[in-house]
Formats: sequence, C-alpha cells, structure tokens
Amino acid sequence: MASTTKAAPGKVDKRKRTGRKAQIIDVSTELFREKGYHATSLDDIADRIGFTKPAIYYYFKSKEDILFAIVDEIVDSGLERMEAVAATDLTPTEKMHDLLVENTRVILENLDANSVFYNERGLLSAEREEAIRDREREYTRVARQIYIDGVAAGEFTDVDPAVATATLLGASIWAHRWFDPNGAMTTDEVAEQIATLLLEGYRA
Amino acid sequence: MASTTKAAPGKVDKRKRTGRKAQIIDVSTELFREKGYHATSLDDIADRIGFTKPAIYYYFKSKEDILFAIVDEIVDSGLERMEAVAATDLTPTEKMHDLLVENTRVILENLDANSVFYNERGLLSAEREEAIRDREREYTRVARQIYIDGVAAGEFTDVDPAVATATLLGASIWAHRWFDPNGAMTTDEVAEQIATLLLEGYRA
DNA sequence: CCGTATTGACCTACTGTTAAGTAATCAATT
DNA sequence: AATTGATTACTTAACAGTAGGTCAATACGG
Repeated sequence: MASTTKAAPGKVDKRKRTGRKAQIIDVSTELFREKGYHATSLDDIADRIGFTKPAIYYYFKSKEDILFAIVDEIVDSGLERMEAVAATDLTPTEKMHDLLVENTRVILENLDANSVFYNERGLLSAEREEAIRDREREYTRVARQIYIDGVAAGEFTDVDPAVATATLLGASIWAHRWFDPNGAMTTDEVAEQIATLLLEGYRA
Repeated sequence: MASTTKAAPGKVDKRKRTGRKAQIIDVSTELFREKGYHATSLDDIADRIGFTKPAIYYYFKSKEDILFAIVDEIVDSGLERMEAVAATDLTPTEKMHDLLVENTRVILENLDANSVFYNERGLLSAEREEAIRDREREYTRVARQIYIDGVAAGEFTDVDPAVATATLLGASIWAHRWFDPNGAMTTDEVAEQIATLLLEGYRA
C-alpha cells in the first residue's frame, strides 16, 4: 500500500523511484516544497512530468491524496528510526544523543519531503491531520520517555520534560530550514554538531 | 510606515488596535495562521470583520499587501529587540542568554503574527521575500557575532558559529509550534527554560 | 455638499474534478 | 496466426466553483 517497489525499511530511499505513482509523489514533493501546496496546481505537477493534468487522476483520487501520500510516508519513516533508538539498551544520555542525530539525519537526507511534512501538513483535512498527529504524538512520546528516564537516572537537567523534548527536537527539526545540501557540511556532520551542542550546551 | 497608531517601541502590542486598517491586519493574521494564506479568502477576512470584500481594497491594494504588512511589522519588532541586547555591555554568555529569552518571548507574546511570519512569508513575491530575508539576515548576523565573541572569550563551545546560532535560534523559534497560550506555563517561564537548557545542555 | 467609507454587481482567470474517448498491450479464444 | 475482449495508461473537452480584483454608485458624518 505504501509504495510499489519495496524500499529498505526505516528509510525512504532518496533516489528517484520507478513507476508513475512514485514519480507523481516525487515531483509533487519538490513543487510543494518550492511553492507550497495551494500555490502548486495539478497542471504544474503534470507539466513537470510531461503529462496532462487529468492523468494524475488515474493514480490519485484527489490533490489532497498526493499530499497525504507524501506526509504519511514521512511520518512512518521517522517513527521507525526513533523507536529503534529507544529499543536499544544504551543509557538515556546515549539514547537522546542518538535520537537527535538520527532525527536530524532522516530530515536532512530527505529534505523536500520533510519540509512538506512540517510546512504543509496543516492543509490536510481535519481527520487526516488528526491521523498524522496521532503518529507524531507517538514520536514525541518516545523522546519524552527517554528524557524522563534521564532525569530519573540523574543524567539530565530536571526541567519540564515536555518543554525540554520539544525544544531539543525543535532545534533538530529546524535544520530543514537552513541546511544547504550543496554547502560544505555533510548531513552527518551537521547532525552530530547539533546533537552535541544540545547535549553539552553552548557554554564551554 | 509601520502602523497608524504608535505602539511602544520594540514591541507589537497584543491588544486589538484601533482603526480599520489595523483591524484588517489583526483578523488576517488570525486567519492566515489558522488556515494558511492561500486557503484564506478575502471574503473570509471581510466576513469576520463584518465587512464586504471590496472594502478591503480601500485600505490595501492587494491581498499580498496584507501579508506583507504582517510580516514586515514582525521582522522589525524582533530585530529591534535583538539589537538592544547586542548593544549592552554584558558578557557574551549573558548576551546570548538574553537574546534567546527575548527572542522566545517576542515570538510567544505575538504568536499568530510570528507563526504567519515563519510559515507564510515564502508566499510573498520574490522581491518582497528578498527584502524580508535581508532584514532577517541582519538578525542572525547579530546572533552570530555574539557567538563568535563568546568563542573568542573562551566562554562558548568552539563549533561552527553558523550551525550553532541556527540551532539555538531554531530551538527558540520552534516554540511557536507547540506553545499553548492557554496552558499552565507563562511565556516568560518557557522562554527562561529554553534559554537555560540551551546554555547548559540537557546533561545534568 | 464634500470627502471618507462601503457596497452590489460584475469580470476574468484559474483550479480541481469528471466524462468520454483512444491507442497500445496482452491473454484467451477461435 | 488471426480475432476478440479486457485492461492499462493516458488524452481532449468541458464544467462548476471560487478567488482576486474592479468600478460605478451610494450612504453618511461633518
């Protein structure tokens, strides 16, 4: 149901996938990121593929279904990685560090789709947004539990776990707004720097 | 140029201002935040005011002008506060802390307008977006300089200042996505917690 | 009566969506 | 091998709704 060609689990593969449906998703992802969902017409999508507009309806029932396909795929890929980290038997400090690194990496490795996820998902219908929000809550719940464990173990600063995890994840997520894939730094370097900075603080 | 009624400098006052133009801005800010710019029609705006659509054109030349007015007002208010902090003769550590606190506060105190600023400004025309981006660059330049000074003084971790400031500010900015004005915590408490967490890191 | 503020009617452009038709491919039957 | 039928993957045409925007006319306070 997710994709025609099976990709490696836990990771949305970056290279252009095969099949028209996947192509529509890929092109729409680019355009939604560049111009936003509402400012992108089905003609824009069809043009970039070399199609006519109604052809899209052979693969999707509506424009919103395309957006949902993008967002749905992304929320799953992120969640899998988070839960993998949480399932290890590392210390809370190591877990949180890994979680932050993985979170940043998964976002930067799939920049367009994650930008769409964070910036356009609010345009989905109420029910669908709720479905996505449910999955995401699971996501932050995992992080919050690690934080609570860390405080209990005396490893973390004892502040409100909700504020702490929202801030930590926010710092990581925000990278999608400023990271330049053509810049000098790799995704791994950026991910590591962010995670370390958050762990140690900026004070030397 | 900024607003008809003069507000206290460095702060966009929260209470509904007087005058039709300000009212249009306030209502549009709410709606753009709730539904997004493109999903908000001029009829929606007029309806909420108790108007009809053409009346808006007495005060604004186009829909985009309303968005620009919102975004333009916000970028100025934030910049003023940042420069005030930078102009003090505190230590880099104190400056960065204050900057983070002030940044978070200014965002949370004017949640709707700042959400519009961060989420809808990309929909402006290329020239206008560039104008806003210029002002914002000034903004991050101030933060980066403080970071560079902090590293030079041996107070800050010696990482890439661009990555560090983007991450720090991102953590602060991200608060606009999860902060609940009706929740238990005040804006000041949240701002202080975020700033402290970033300074010290989450490691106890 | 004069400027400010506002409206109703309207235009035009565009958008998502549907309907109907068509060329190509392929399996099954003759 | 030729015929048929069904399925896939589109195209062309058109529709209905909506949005931003314009403008002449008008209400109204001073």
